[in-house]
Amino acid sequence: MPELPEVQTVVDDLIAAGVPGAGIADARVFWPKTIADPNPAAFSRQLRKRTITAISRRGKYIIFHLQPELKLLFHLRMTGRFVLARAGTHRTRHDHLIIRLDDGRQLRFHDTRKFGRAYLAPTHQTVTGHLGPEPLSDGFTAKKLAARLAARKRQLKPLLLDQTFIAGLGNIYVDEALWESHLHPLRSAHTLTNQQAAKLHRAIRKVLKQGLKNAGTTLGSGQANFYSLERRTGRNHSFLKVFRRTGQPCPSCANPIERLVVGQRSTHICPHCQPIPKQ
DNA sequence: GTCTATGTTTGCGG
DNA sequence: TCCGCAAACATAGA
Repeated sequence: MPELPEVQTVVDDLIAAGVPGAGIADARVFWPKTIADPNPAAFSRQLRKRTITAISRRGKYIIFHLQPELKLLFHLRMTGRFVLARAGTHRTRHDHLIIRLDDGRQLRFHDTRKFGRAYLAPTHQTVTGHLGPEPLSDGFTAKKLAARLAARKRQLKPLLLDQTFIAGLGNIYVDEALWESHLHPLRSAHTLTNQQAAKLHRAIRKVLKQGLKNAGTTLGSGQANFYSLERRTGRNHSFLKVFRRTGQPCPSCANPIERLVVGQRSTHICPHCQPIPKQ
């Protein structure tokens, strides 16, 4: 289930497949709730005869830039993915939206759990305006993170998962970043020293860049796993230090990794490297 | 068959 | 502001 590195991988693969430059012949919606805005009929009508000029990402959103000017956005949520199909290929189970391109290919949005959403908007900010800073942007400095952390009393883990605080992190990369920076997920954000905030800043960028380099994290082989375009799998699984490694030795100190639940989310830590915060 | 967990997000009540 | 819970769904594994 895609976080920033996985979403960026999908964007990169769509670009590599030559989707930008293609015109849209038509769009057909098979599961109405997949279209968040506008209604499915208006969605299909507005997409027709536009050209995809570029594809980019903001947080976990994929942005298709269209001409005449319009933005098409997708959020993959848990199981959303894209498939490119030749004309005439029969629609498979869980293909909820088919965009026919004028080069004969079809861009299909496939989503087993049906949580993924598509949006049309005049500007991408209409949809992404609530998001916090991009962790890999130049503007996201250690100083800025320290200031944002100092203003919040929440537990670190739920705060880092909050897309309005910082965009793009999910369960995997938050656990990895906290392990990397030796911070406990229950630690209250405002108790971090500037040095610890700087360490967290470095860790966040490190784990995201590593995920990106490895084309994302694919954990198993079932429907619920991350696949990029054409079911391409990521290679980051073997680089994870704590996520879903309960009972296995910590790569740093060899103590067994523990699993706990924080903010209703499964969480993985090394109890030795990430000591419990003092109350 | 049954129960639980799942990498996301939103909305509600307190 | 913050927290816990439920819901949106389908599937895999125990």
